[in-house]
Amino acid sequence: MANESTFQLFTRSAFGLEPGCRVGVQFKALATPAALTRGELAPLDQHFDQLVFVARGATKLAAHASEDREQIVAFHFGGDIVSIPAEGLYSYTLTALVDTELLSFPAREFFDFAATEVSTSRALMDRLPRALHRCRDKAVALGQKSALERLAGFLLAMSERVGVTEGNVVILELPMSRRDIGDSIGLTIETVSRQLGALRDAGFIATQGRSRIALLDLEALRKSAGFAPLPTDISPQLGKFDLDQCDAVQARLPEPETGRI
Amino acid sequence: MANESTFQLFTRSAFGLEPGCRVGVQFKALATPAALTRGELAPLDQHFDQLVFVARGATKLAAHASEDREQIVAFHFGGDIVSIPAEGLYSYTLTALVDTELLSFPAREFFDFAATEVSTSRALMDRLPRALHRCRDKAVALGQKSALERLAGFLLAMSERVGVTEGNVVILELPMSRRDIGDSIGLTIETVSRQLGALRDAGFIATQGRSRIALLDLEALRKSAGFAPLPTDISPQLGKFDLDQCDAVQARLPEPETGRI
DNA sequence: CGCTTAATTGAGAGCCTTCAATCATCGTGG
DNA sequence: CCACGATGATTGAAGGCTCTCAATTAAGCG
Repeated sequence: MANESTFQLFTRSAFGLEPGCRVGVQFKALATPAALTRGELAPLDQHFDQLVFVARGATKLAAHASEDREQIVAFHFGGDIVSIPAEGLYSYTLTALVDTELLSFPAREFFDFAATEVSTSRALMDRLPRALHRCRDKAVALGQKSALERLAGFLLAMSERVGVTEGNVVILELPMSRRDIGDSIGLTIETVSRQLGALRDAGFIATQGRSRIALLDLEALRKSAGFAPLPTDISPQLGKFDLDQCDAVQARLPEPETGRI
Repeated sequence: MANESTFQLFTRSAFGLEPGCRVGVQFKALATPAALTRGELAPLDQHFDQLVFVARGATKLAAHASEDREQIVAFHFGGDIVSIPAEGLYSYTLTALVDTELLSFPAREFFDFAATEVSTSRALMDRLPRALHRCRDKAVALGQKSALERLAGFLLAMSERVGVTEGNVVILELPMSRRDIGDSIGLTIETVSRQLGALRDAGFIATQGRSRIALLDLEALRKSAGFAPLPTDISPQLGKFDLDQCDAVQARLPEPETGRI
């Protein structure tokens, strides 16, 4: 049964737990599974915070600033845990970019159980700050960077998440539209398109169809993104997945690794 | 001794712990106290994530995007816990806005200990998501809002933090400069000044000297900030302090409460 | 193959920034 | 207590970057 395997993905890949253990059983009682098709909204209760585990697929978390302004706050892929606030200043929606399976939890009860177990607590204390730091990086981009810098940063961040390295280049198969990209980095679709053209004209990327982009020169993209040169000393690389890992503008750019642990 | 009282503030107000308890003792061994004067940088080791408890005073956490671009990611006041990332895409600095006392911890070890105690785990699972959600609200403002909206949102957020209600108006005694405000909401000091003038001309605020601002019409400011009208149903108000509570653009605007628990 | 939707491209407008000068504030020293 | 100087804030004018509006082109699907 799909729900069963989804739940096992959750306990094991997210927390390294056996599904049958105590908190595993407690979590299972809280979990609401959902299978979404491309474009579908996750059913959320706006009255309280929620935690959503994305088992398979890809999603966007969007805040609605007004009728016609939305800010995509993070993209998520399989293995991510999303923290979704209750309706506050803005209302948030989680939308599937492709067919997606997920598990929803009410945050309060989830944390109540999680706090009783050292391993889950510790795992959350890894993921939550990481999500926060990614959100900060995004805020820096939105607050300080030009259109070109944001787009280059976005592409580099995506290369970390969904990039496939083929020889010297990284191939991206983006599940999101230009509008989604624009809503994520605070630009209009036209500006996204123009800056994409600029990067293409510069020879840094190549495009193919609507969703395939090849990154031809990562170092040039790093410069375009306005990132300082790589730090001289080797900072420890934590390869693990994270809450909201994909906060759009974020790229560590180590030697391109295969990825996911 | 100052350090002793600072530490008690930490254990008690942040976590509701007695200083002598097991984790209390463990935390104490990790803690590095510091007393900063206005303008001084907190001594931070950029090689690993840190957690800083602001016991007294006010600080700004800034990311340095380049030589002359910095984004203030959050302001903090007494009782706040700040999560500071190791150097990644950007380097971060924590600066005292006024004379400030704080306690620094290496994040990893702190979390290792915290995870072993249910109450501290649970407290962090309140604070961390809250900080994340505030950062998201900030990202929305930076990505989608106009200068006027951002400034109005900033003032409303500050009213929640340092506002003193006097009859119908809220008085702000801002500890940060115009530059800090601009760096926080992604504008230049000139634009901040101009929009402040616009709000003054509209009669929504009044200014006095460099740092005192009176909010004369909260509802008008809410409109100026581009916030939707208050939600119809009463969502539960959690009055507790939070990690990075002051993520600049954020305002819940309940009945103006005296504040701090 | 044709249609619908998404993406690209162009021209003009608007908002914020940049550059520059003036003014105000506040701390300091007389 | 006041005058002064330094720093911060305000105000003005010009320019640039991104948005808006519009038209065209391309992509993907039936």
